[in-house]
Amino acid sequence: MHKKFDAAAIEQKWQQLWEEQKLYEVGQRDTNKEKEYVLVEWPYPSGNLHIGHWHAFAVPDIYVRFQRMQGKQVLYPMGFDAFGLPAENAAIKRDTDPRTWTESNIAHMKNQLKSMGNAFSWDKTTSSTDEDYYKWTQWMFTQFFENDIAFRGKGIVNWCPGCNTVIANEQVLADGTCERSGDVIEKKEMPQWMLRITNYADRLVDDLEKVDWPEHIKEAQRRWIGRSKGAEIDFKLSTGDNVTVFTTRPDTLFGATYMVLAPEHPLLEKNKKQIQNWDEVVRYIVLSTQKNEQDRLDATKEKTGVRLEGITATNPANNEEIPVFIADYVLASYGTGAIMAVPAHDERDFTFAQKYGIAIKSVVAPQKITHSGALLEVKDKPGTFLWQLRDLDAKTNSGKIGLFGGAIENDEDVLSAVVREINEELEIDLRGYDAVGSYTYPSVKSDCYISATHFSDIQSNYVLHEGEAVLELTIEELLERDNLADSLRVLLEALHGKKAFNTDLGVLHNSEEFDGMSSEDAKEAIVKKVGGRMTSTYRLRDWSVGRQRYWGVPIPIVYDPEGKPHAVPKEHLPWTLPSDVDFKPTGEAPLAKSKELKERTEKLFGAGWTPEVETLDTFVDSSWYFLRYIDNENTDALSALEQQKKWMPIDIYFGGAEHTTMHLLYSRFWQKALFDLGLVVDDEPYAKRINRGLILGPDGNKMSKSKGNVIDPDEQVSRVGADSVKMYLAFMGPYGEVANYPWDMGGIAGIRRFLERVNGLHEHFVETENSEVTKALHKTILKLRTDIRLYKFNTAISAMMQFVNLVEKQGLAKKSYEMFLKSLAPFAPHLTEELWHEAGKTNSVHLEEFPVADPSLAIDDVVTIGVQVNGKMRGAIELAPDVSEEEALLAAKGQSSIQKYLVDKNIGKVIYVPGRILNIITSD
RNA sequence: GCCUCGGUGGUGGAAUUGGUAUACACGUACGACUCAAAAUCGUAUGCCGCAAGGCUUGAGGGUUCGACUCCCUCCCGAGGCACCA
Repeated sequence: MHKKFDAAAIEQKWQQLWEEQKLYEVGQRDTNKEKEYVLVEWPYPSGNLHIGHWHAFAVPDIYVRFQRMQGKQVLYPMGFDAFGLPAENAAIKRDTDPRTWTESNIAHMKNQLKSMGNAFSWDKTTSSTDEDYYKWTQWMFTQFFENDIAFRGKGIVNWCPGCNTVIANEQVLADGTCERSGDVIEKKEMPQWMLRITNYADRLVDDLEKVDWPEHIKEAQRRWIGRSKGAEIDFKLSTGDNVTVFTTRPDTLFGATYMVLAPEHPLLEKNKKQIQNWDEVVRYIVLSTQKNEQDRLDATKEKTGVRLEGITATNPANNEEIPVFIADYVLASYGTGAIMAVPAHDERDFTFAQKYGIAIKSVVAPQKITHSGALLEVKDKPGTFLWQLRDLDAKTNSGKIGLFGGAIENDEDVLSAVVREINEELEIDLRGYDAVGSYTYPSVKSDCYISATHFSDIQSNYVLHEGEAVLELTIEELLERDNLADSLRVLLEALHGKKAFNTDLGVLHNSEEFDGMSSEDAKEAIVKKVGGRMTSTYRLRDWSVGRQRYWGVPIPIVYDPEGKPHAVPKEHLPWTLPSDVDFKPTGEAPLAKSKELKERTEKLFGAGWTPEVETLDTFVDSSWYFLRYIDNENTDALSALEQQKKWMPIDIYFGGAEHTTMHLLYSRFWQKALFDLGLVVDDEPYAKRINRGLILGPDGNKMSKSKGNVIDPDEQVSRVGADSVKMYLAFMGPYGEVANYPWDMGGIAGIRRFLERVNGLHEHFVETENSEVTKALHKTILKLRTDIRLYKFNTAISAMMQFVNLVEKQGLAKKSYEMFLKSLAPFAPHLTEELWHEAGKTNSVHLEEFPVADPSLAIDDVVTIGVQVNGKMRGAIELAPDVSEEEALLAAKGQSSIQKYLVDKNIGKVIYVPGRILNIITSD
């Protein structure tokens, strides 16, 4: 038995040598090589590496090393996103300053990162807190300011009482709490530095087409931006004012029977003399602004509102006079803060109209009702049935479910004709089937369609045919039955006025000259008639970037004595963060207390000038770090265009799912803004993105100190070594899926065991190896090459395990051993380097070319294929992959296990897929 | 409610993209070595059955010679959005 390898000794030795040899420094771009820019999210220097960092950095390193061994020049940089609240809070707790705390953390974490043994491009590192980094953050901000991308806005902002600062919309979680501190966010009105991300909304949506990202990330960004295409339409008030509304359904304009303004709408104050119930209106406005802070998120609350007495609006489509309300279900911050309400075709408008007795006027008839259902007879109208049909493709017997059968009003002849027709088509008797509930008609072969519009006057009891039983039920009783198909329930509710609105597109009626037109066509036609404008509106809000905290990039703005903001000119950048500040959070910006900052401002700009005292959101810092990496020593530009041309775009960006609608959206916006200013070469930074999942504790829960299930990577490394930790994380599952994997102590032991066996492979050397071994090696190499490119490191590792299992039994030649070491090198860089040298090599294994498989050696000369009889697996035969059908059939017949299924049978048809399957179909 | 993914042994997960389902690893059981334990090695391990054989990829149906894979309906889970007009 060979000696166990000493992971700690090997790893330390090689890490040191690699660093001395500058093995992983990239230096200047070498255009003889293809480039590969691999990006991972730079960490916040919180003090200690956790297992998530390993998952984030060590696993992609496999891909990085593979690409290097393919001869590519790979940039794999690492840096620190070091501004932010935790440093400030820690500094307060320890009575030190954030810079000291941050820098000592960076020093410590750099060592921990180096213990991973990754091929990081340390010569390209940067940190957001370096002055030569944030100088450029500030300069870009001044460029944005001068080009009206950054502006001093005002409005309602999110105030986090825990962080004592304003935060952006993206940083507020769905439950209304802060993503960082967990505190409940308060709404405050205060002036804010904003970035006009909303100007880029269309491009942020449309350019998603250009990038190779998983659909779920794209979709999350689209939904976050929330583009709605619709129209703006002007309504005239009786006071003479115009109110513009936004609607996505201009086709329903003839059904707009009232109008609603948001309680914050500016026209209210302007028209208060004409509003006869002004006191009541004011009370409602006050109430709703208070309510907004707590109940805005509650979608289920009852709708409230107040009618504006004395004011009416005119529906521009038919010139009808309609009432005007204020209601807090209309948000001031979305669209135009005013809506046309169409109760017949919108759920919210419908419930509001019912409550306040407003007319409900249908203008769009549904074309089809897409529900599954049942057979029901209408009591007062014998022979009148509701039934369900499926709209199926006659050929494939699959397709859309749809088309509701209609009631035939008391006309025996028509009814029986239709039923007959249907029965013939369906080849079943509809009446024979148990009634309410869904039923799949197996032999449907045609598409049937009967309009459902006859239903409007059904107000009756129903006769339910349930097997043999015939029951008479009221609508209420029917709706209570739990075997009623959901879709039929919806229809019945609509028929009985329980829910008499319909939001589907359809065909117009009650709409004068547009009657009979489809919703799609009517949208533009009606907008044109009333002089409206087709437009889009967005959910996305401008990005608020000012923070009332200390440890961040000072906003490089100074105010003249009139209070007008000016950008700090380039020659005064970096506009340094003053140190003479008590930064304990009070809600007031700490920089306001800096004497030095104040004096600096007056000295440079003149008496009466004052500095901006807010700092930038740290998401600003991380919006461009990948540009700095590639040109990290440039003193003339944030990142030279010629360097960008050599390295951008980022070929693959590995990161966490939590950044989907924050960092990933912000940095795309930032890139586009820079692109418009000619500062970058492309307007999308990330060609490809992979979100990874989470590593859970051994108990399957999210790791947390309170649960006591935290895995400390340093501890694991000292137990089994860095190679084992890295490989285990890669082995848990495919990397490119947002799946969460529990840490398994047994699992990591299995990986270490595998490496131990690799370490002992020299005991299995043979002069001439079995051809099966050679073949297995080449097949393994082929699989590694495809799997690594698809980030399927788990199956790549399993292929190598299978190879080791085989050669332990059969032995391998030294040449194959060396090829295998090279194949394993990206996964276990330390051990393979050690074994490589033990095998007598003097260069680094990591400078070797990744093995290339010889396809002719990877082909099997004998394969085992399955043999089926009538589609059932009955045995297997071994034969050459290219034998003829006749030979294969002969071999199959020769096997007794298969023979017995063929006794007394004629062979009708044989399906033979060489190398795959033989299927024998008997003809009797 | 809407959108996007998923659902395969006791567990993490494989499956050449329609062709022998459960690779690899963990776990478990038994055995070997050991005074003993750990470690290591060997054998077995989807389920039912003594066996022959039968069943099995969330449930049901369809297409196909053949379905984890494609189509339809339903159920369950994760993530995102949600009074967004």
